[in-house]
Amino acid sequence: MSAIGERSPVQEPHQSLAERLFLTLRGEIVEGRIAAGSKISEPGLARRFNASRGSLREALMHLESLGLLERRVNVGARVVDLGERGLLELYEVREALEGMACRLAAQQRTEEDLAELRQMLSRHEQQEELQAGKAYFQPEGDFDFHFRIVQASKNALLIDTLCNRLYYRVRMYRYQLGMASPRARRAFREHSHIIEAIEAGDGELAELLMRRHIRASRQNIENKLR
Amino acid sequence: MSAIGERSPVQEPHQSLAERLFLTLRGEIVEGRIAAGSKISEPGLARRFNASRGSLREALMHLESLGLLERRVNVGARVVDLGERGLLELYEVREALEGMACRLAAQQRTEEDLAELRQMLSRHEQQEELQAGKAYFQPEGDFDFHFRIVQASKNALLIDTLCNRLYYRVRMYRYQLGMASPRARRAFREHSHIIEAIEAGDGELAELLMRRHIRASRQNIENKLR
DNA sequence: GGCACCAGGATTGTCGACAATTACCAGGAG
DNA sequence: CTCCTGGTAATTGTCGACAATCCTGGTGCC
Repeated sequence: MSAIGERSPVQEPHQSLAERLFLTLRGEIVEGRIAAGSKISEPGLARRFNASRGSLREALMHLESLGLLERRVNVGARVVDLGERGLLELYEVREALEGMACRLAAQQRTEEDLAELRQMLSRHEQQEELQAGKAYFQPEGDFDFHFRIVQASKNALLIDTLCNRLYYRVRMYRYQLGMASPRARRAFREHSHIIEAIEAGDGELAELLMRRHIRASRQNIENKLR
Repeated sequence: MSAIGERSPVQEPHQSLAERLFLTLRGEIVEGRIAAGSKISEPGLARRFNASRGSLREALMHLESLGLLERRVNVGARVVDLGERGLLELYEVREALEGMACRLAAQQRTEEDLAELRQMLSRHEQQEELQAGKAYFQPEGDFDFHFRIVQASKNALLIDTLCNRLYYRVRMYRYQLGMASPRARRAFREHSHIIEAIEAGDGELAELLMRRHIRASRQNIENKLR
């Protein structure tokens, strides 16, 4: 249950080939180097990585369990292509889960978590003033925020579901749609208020604010798609 | 993304061996025939089912993605054994997701869904009066209710997450702890009120009631564990 | 007695090959 | 021209074997 945002930047030495294939392919799919909706050729990819089809299939199954691939028996695997509907569904689930994460983070907060959250926020503030609010919604800023909040919930299942199962799809969509949100300054204020509520230990308010925050983000995307 | 509660009782004819192994093993793990925490022997199980280790490994990976198995590289797979902490985490996530499912079900309800829900409820009422309230919380009654609600949300990601990824773990715990809740009659009333809120199209109330319902169920388990 | 070390055995990771199924394309009938 | 049909090629599902790694039990040393 290894979350994506762990501290150690070193790679585990005991890593299976299938796992390395999985990580590589996940990156290529998320960043769009392998197009959404395109068919996956097992023999082709196996040749490309000088790996056996068995190891590659293991990686593909892992990708399927993340919801990045769709496999059908005797037919093969395709990169998922959910469309507008799937994106909105994703945000509805995020609203529920990250709302709960905020509530739990407020209840279970430690001084250590709070210090990290405050530090992150001030780092974002500098970055935001530098870049005049257009880059805030890129992975460094926004994902960092949501990751940290979710980690602070201390609920392993919640962390796994959001960070491993859902966020890669979100990132895939952002690459696909070329997100550069105009909500940067407002989003930063919302983040700030959420952290204040967590500091105050007000789980109910923290949940409410996070849900509103994600709903606003969803509506922003909804408008953009018309 | 095939949910568990689909209509057709017939088995798909084009089903891979790995998938059959997966279904069989899932059943045995959920029902406790393969003990929680026990180690999985790939060669042993492969011999038992007259299958190759490759096909079996595919089934094991699928089980891992459901959170029923934990695999470590070069070591092997063990049946998950989360303990009290994991069970409570499970209920926190359910509270968030099923609450959202209720909200969506109330917003997107169709006359067809409502008819099915009402019919299910009256069926449960008869059954409840027959069995004097001790069997209601068994899979037939309770799971049926939660399944139907989630289906009615029409959110495929939500349906998949709850029905495929979380419910099997819940069922596993129930078998493990031998659940026969004393909350039967009260739970039935709560179910009834939730459906009323959905009928009325009041998503906010439906969500609130469902969250309360699951929290009560969680506290009931919490008490039982002390 | 306790701890480090070292085979032996078993298990896992990886590979290439075969069988079964599907997709593709050409040809003919309506 | 469209639709159906048949055959071929490619892809997927399944299998057994080999190499790398880990667990177990026993031995020797402190």
